Amino acid sequence: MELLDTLNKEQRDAVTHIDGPLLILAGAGSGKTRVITYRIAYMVQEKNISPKEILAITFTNKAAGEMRERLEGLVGYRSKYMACGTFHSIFARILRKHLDPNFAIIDSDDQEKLVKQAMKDVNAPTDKIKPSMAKSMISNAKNHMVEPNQFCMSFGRDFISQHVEKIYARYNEILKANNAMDFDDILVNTVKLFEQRHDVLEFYQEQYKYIMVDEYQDTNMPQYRAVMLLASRYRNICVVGDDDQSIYAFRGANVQLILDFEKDFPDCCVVKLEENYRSTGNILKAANSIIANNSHRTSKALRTSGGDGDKIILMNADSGIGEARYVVDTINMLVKKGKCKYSDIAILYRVNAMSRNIDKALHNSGIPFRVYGGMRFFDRKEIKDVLAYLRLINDDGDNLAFERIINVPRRGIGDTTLEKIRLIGTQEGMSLFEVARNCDMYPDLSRSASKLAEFTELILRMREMLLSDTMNFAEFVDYVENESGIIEECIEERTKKGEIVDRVENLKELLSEAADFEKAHRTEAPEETSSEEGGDAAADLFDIGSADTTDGILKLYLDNAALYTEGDNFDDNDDFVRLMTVHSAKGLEFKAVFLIGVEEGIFPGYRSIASEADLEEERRLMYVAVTRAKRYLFIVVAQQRMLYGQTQCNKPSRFVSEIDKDLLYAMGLSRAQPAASQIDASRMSANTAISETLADKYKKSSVFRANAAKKENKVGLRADQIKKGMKVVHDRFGEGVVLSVEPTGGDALVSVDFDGMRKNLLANSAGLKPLGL
DNA sequence: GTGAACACTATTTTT
DNA sequence: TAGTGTTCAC
Repeated sequence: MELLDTLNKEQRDAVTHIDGPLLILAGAGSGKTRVITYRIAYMVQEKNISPKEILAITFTNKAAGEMRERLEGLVGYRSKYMACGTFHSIFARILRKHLDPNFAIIDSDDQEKLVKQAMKDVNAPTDKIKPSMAKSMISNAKNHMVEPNQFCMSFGRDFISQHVEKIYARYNEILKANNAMDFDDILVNTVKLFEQRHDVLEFYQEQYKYIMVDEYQDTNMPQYRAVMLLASRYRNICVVGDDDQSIYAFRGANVQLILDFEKDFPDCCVVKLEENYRSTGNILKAANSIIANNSHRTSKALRTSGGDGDKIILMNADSGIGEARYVVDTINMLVKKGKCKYSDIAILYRVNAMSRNIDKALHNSGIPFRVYGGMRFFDRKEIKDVLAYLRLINDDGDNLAFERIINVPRRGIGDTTLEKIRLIGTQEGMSLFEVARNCDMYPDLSRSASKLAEFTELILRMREMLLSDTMNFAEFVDYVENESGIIEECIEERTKKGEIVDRVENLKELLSEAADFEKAHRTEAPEETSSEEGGDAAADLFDIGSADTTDGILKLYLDNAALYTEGDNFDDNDDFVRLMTVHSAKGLEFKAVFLIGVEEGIFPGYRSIASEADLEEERRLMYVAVTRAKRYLFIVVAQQRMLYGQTQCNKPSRFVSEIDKDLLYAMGLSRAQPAASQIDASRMSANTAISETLADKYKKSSVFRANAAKKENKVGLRADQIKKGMKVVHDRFGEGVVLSVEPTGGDALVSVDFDGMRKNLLANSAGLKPLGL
């Protein structure tokens, strides 16, 4: 096979190892994507494996799309038969097929709203617990597959947990009442489905005899369990990842899972891809020396056969303004000398707020640029409002949609009326829309009856228009935008406030999205639906189907809208400089990278310096940042900068001092000693008071105390120290015997018998102590 | 029910 | 700084 000739030995090993478990540790820039796609091509072409038996799982839609595209180039039409998609999209389709075809998927924004609602319902102390905090605790519980009634048992019985337990239970009730799932539910419910329905699990085990998971270091518990279940029959599982690039622990990703893969499959084959084809020697050495400071990782080191290249430039700017000026000047120089195009250049930062100065400076200089990240397209208010209209038109039982738009645009229906409608709805077992539709029947609603009637008639009129099938999908969305008054409101807002973000533009963009979607999924001739029994399962899981009516297109669109978060196109070829956070730069590469704000308190962030684990994640983030650069790397620190409306004065990041001095060329202020704190003492002490305010605040916060308390509690046994049959003591439950230990990546679910009472506990947080101590 | 004035707070965010 | 949430007078 000639494909193999272009690969190095390790890559070839990975590509040709098809049967049995395989772990590919793919360092940054080691040709990972090529290995994955070639491997699939090898399976299909050389091993005659049917593409229908291959399941490839990624984390983003973009990655899935790219994989499919590259595969099409390699194996042609056969790539179409392969199931390739994100965890969420694949699992959602499985759930729709076997559990409920109609559940709604809510995004994290709606999730927070429902948590807020739940907090109200259970009278949670809103001054002590913030909705966002409750939300992340609930999400964390789901990520550990802990049910509401096990919450305190698993995470402790402190004040906050006791309330969150109730909030969690109520939140799940609300979801159920709305037939909705959040992102975590999609994963958890899939695991449950596999565990409870053996026939279903068996079906998919047989269907997908070959499984691949990309970015395995980013998997969380439910994802891991689902994959293990699927792979347990044929054991042809290949996971690809890099523990050094795990930067999503804060979202539930568990590095331990990739570190433990060899324990899960003792007979697995491990291939390390350490040859880097991306960066110069100096950049790689810097990356290696930074990441070497992490203790919790598999040992590997990137190497290159290329030359050292230029030194890394460390610029010490006087201020945030100076930093921006330096970046602008250097970009101009690079482009003028013909070393780079604008599109070769990226400016990376730890926090979005850091883009401000640079944004301004680039704007004034006339350098073309684009800022990525921040508010995503489908998260924008006006877009979500239009989608809510579409949802309500499609299904008037969608209470969440109703609540969102009942007063958008303003039509004089406020909280009081809505509360009354809710009450009647619960009493009569009717949807909010139905109550509004029949508002004449309820004296409580008499005051706003005319307004409610107007609204429900608007929705019904729109539905009639939809069903008449006289408009194509984009036309219909346009009609809804206009008829609802959303466009009008946005135009008014724009003229009134001169808004920076152009909402009207976004609404237009939605129309072109709609048109694209329709083009891809409209069939002219009426056809039988693809979800018929015995349909092609492989195709089912990635092909969202098609329809021949506008109504049908709308349904497909809504089914997928929550999981489809494209809108920002990273891969357009226009010539501009890219600005983004280090997180969003993962997986990308640039000829020249400016890494700005590499200062203590920012990178690593002030909230990360308290714990070793958080600090290691920051360091991995730094590693990711450095390895984005192919040829030129500029690290910029400022002695003083304005952030969050306050002037702060930070020391250069410890990560800078972890780079061998020989690799750096320091310039700007205090060029002699780059990483050390060269700032004169008086100025330092005068300014630290200011710069430490956020950090101080954080140290006083309940979150910090909770974290600290948790660390204190670690006096108990760790997951790996607990064994079946062991006698243990629990603070509340007393003495018990360990019945079983189920490892769950870094932690373990331990079942303990406390004198006849059986409890499931999370090992690391339960604080179990060996008996006799 | 609305909107203006005020208070608060601020990593990262694949789905 | 800036964006969002809350409060209160109309």
